[in-house]
Amino acid sequence: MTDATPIRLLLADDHPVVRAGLRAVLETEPGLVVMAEAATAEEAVARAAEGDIDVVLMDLQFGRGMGGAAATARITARPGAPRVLIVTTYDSDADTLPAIEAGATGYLLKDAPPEDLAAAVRTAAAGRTTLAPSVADRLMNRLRTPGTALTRRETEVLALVAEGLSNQAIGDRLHVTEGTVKSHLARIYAKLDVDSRTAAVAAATGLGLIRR
Amino acid sequence: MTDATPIRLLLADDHPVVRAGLRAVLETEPGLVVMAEAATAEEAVARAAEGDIDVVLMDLQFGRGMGGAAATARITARPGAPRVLIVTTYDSDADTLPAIEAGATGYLLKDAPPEDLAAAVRTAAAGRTTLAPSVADRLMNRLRTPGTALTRRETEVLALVAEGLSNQAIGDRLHVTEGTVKSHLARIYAKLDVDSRTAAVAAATGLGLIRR
DNA sequence: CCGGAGATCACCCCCACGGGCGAACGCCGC
DNA sequence: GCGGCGTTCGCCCGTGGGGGTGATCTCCGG
Repeated sequence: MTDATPIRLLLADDHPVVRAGLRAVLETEPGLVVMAEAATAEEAVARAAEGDIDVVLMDLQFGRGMGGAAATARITARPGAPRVLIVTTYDSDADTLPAIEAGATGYLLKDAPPEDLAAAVRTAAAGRTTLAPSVADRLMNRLRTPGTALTRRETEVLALVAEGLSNQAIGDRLHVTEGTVKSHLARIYAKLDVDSRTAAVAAATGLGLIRR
Repeated sequence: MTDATPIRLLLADDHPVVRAGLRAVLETEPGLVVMAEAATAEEAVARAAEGDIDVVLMDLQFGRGMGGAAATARITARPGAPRVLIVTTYDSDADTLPAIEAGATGYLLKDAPPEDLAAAVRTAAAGRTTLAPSVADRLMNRLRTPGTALTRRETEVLALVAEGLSNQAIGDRLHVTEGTVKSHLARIYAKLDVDSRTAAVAAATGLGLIRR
C-alpha cells in the first residue's frame, strides 16, 4: 500500500467550505496530495488539462456556468485524461446518468465518511469504479425494470409539463399536435402508474427522472 | 478585537466533509474555538444544552430525523441559549422563514467565502443578525409585495397539489369539501399569476414557496 | 364594536385533460 | 424482409379542474 508516487488530486467545487473539508480530509491520508482547487467547472477543465492530475474530485452543481457533467465530459475526452470522481450532495437519475455517460469513474455522496472518500479516490486512481450505495441501488433497479424508463421524447414532454405548460403549449414548443402530446402523456402515466399530470411530475421528481 | 474569552462553537451538519471544512476554516481564525460537532439535529440539541456553547453553526437539511429548523427552535427555547447561525446550501422561503421563526440569529449559504463566515460568527456571538445577500433580497421583496405571500392553508393545499393529489383527495386529507380546495386554489392562481395546478407548482417551487 | 383577512361552502358554466381505440411512419436489429 | 419500438396523428366521450360570483363564520386588531 506504500506507493512510490502519490496520487495527485484536483478539487472542483464552488463551495469554499467543501473544498476546505475535502482538503482537510484527504491531506491527512498518506499517498494523497491536493495539487489545486477549482471554484468553477471551466476552471477545473483548464486545470485538468495541464496533465499533472491523477484524480479530479468533481461537484455536479455549480452556481453559474458549466455543470459538473459537462466538465467531466470535456476532461475525459482528452487522451491520458485524469479520472473523474463525482462528489455531490444529491443523487437522482437526472444527475447520475449524465455524469456516468460523461465518463465519470465513480459517484459518491457528500455524506460519505472520510474513509470511504479516501478509499474511493484510491480506487478511482486505479481506474476502477466506486458507487455510493444509493446510486448503485437505483442503477440496479433501473436494469431490473427497464419498462419504467421513459424515452427521450417522453422525458422532454414531462419536463415541459413540470414547467406548467398546457398540452397545446407543449405541442407548439415541440412542433407536434396536441394529440401527440396526449399520446405521450398516456404512455407516461402508464409507466409511472399515475393518472394525472401533477401526479406524474411528483412521481418523476421522486424517482429523479426530471430535474427539480 | 482581542477578546479575553474565545467564541465557543458547535458544528451541526450531517456531512463529515462539510464539518471538516467548517472546522478548517474557523479554527484558523483567532478567537474562535470549535468545541464539538454533531452529525444529527438531535445530537446538536443535546450538545447545545450543556451550556458551554456560544454559537451553533446549523445546517437545515439532515438526512434522517429532526430538521435544522426544529432543532433551532428547541435550542433557542432554553434560557441562556446559544446563538444559532444557519449555514445551508439552498435558500428558499420554505427554508428561511421557518428557520427565522425558530429564532435563528443569522442565515448564510455554504458558498459564502471563509471571511464572511468568520465575520458572521462574530456578529452572531454579539447577538446581531447576518443574512446572506440573496436571503436579504427575498425578504425585502416579500415585505414589498405582501400580496404574493400565500397563507398557511394555501401553502398546505399547494404542497398536496405538488404531491399529485386531486382536489377531492386534498379535501379528504384536510377534512374540507372539494369546493373549499378549489376556492383556495383560485386565490393561489391569482397570487402566483398562473392558470393551472401544474403551473402553480412550477411557480411556487421556483419562488421557493414549497419544498421540492 | 366594527372592519378586514382567512377559511369554509355552494352554485353555475365550460373546456382542457384523461381514457380508450386505432393507425400510420421510420428506424433498427435479427 | 419482418417485427418491435418510438413517434406521430386522429376520433370520441366523460369528468375533473378552472372561472366567476356570492355567502357565512371566526379570529384578530384598531
